[in-house]
Amino acid sequence: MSFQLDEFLPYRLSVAAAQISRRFAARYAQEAGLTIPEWRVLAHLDHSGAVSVRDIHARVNLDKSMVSRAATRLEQAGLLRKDGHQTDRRLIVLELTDEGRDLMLRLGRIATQFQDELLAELGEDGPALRRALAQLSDG
Amino acid sequence: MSFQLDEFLPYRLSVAAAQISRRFAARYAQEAGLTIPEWRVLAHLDHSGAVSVRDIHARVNLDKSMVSRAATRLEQAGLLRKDGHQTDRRLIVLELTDEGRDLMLRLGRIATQFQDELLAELGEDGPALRRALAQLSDG
DNA sequence: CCGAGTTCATTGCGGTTGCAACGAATATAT
DNA sequence: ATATATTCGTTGCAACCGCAATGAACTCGG
Repeated sequence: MSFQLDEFLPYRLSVAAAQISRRFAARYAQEAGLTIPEWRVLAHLDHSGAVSVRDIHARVNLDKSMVSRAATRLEQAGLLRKDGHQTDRRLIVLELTDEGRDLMLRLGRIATQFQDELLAELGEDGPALRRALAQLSDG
Repeated sequence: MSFQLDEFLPYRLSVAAAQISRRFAARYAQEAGLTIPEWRVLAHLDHSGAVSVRDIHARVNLDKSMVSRAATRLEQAGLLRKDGHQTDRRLIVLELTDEGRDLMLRLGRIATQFQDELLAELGEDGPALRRALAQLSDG
């Protein structure tokens, strides 16, 4: 018998991820026209406080260049500030503005509600999905 | 408390999918330098026989333009043939060459082995992951 | 028939992405 | 001390992607 793409885990994973990203993007499009990298930078900053580009790059699975460009766009939109680091002048410290925090408050609610809906759809497979994704990401 | 990107399902899903795609691409890179669209087209043709661009587009979650371009590249590489449909001359029938089938035989083995390794890593969460991905893709 | 509407594959285009190169700043080794 | 190596953020570039427009082929209603 020949190979079945339909049953292939990497393929299923990729399709599901694309589908969910689309559904979620449609949700927050009403509140703000953010790209996925912008959303990730914003969300990470909201919960991490002031950190450098490199820190986000490492933690959020985004290329340095994407963090840099997303930060520039978010700065122009008035959602974050860029400051020089006190002692290490190579670093740039990113921090949300009040406006950025306000937006994340609204987006956070939308995200949480969306996730609740997903978990409801998944039923009892939800926890196993979480464990599996963690395992696959580390592998 | 503020929003936690780390725990957010769409984010975890996207990170896991990217990670697994990278791991898998590294595996088959030795056999062939294929892009992901090329791999999907090849794999689908292997198991479906001769079908049209539109058919692949519908079943494999790829934009028509990507199927078209991938098919052109695979044709130049001698892995598939493009023929006109007998009665409907709008359709283009794609079909693997012998060389293409040979390659898929090797790639199919690599893919199957890779998936077996993943399932071993996942342990008893594997079936739940499958169910969850199916649910999320349809949702 | 035949003309409006639909389906099919390709192509053009703008935006996005990842990689590599760069310059500036800092760390390290001798 | 100072030359070398490393780290950091930005930028240039080429490949890639998704969407819309195109043109060719088919369908269907009258």
